[in-house]
Amino acid sequence: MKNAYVCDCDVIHSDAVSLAKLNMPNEKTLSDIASLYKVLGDETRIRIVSALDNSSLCVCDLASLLSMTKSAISHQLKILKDAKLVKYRREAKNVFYSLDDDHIKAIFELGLQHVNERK
Amino acid sequence: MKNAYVCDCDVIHSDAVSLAKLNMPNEKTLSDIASLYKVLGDETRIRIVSALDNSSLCVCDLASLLSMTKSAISHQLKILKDAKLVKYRREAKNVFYSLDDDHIKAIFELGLQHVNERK
DNA sequence: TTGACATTTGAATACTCATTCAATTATAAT
DNA sequence: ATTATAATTGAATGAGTATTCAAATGTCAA
Repeated sequence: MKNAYVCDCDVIHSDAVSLAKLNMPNEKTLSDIASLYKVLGDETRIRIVSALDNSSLCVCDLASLLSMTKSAISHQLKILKDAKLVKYRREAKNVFYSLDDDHIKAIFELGLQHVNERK
Repeated sequence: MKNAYVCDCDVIHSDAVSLAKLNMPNEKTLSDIASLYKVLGDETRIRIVSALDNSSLCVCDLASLLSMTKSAISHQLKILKDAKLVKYRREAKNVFYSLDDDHIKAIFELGLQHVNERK
């Protein structure tokens, strides 16, 4: 049995590497996770998600709340929508957005919890 | 009491907006959450986190496992380190990296669970 | 000290992407 | 039909960033 801390790099620490490789999800899955977090890794989009955490809001509500143009909000909502993180419902002239499911709520709140524990 | 679905945008749906504003975390917190997810929102860094989910690995292990240059890995490890998502320990010529705490494990695994449920 | 290997660092390049601006579509009222 | 408001869309711009390449640093063995 090899020492778990040995790694001379030309003879890579193959035990740990192959164990890691064995336990890692496939590339498609990892790519999907990265995409998910990429969508959440933008201040505007996180603010939108946070705003929708309690209420269902229309584009102009969000624009007013976040002090941004409707266009900018709409562009970001499209990204959130394509990632299936928000859903929408047209009500007369307005389009109301809300979080797609409780899963995204949980992810947002875990992130919140994480940063709050570091103060 | 105003209809919760009304929003004519020049007279913004103020009830829902102020409720949302009241419940939202402060800007600094939201910015921190976005930063956290921005770090995780990169395929290379997610692959690193995934590799470190089980084992503690050195730079050359990761370079071999992910088929990338040591330099590229090192650059990304610095970002993960600055975000306090990984910690390191020097062992002779090697530097071994591992996840900083169980919290980051939980965040990674929640993301994994989320994408797996969408197949 | 010198040489060998692991890692880090900085600058440069190429690429991605958020916002703005202008134009278009959707819906309802007159 | 026409007007007005809400929302979407596409192109352009500017800012941010992942990787590469070359050089430097850190550690140990001879």
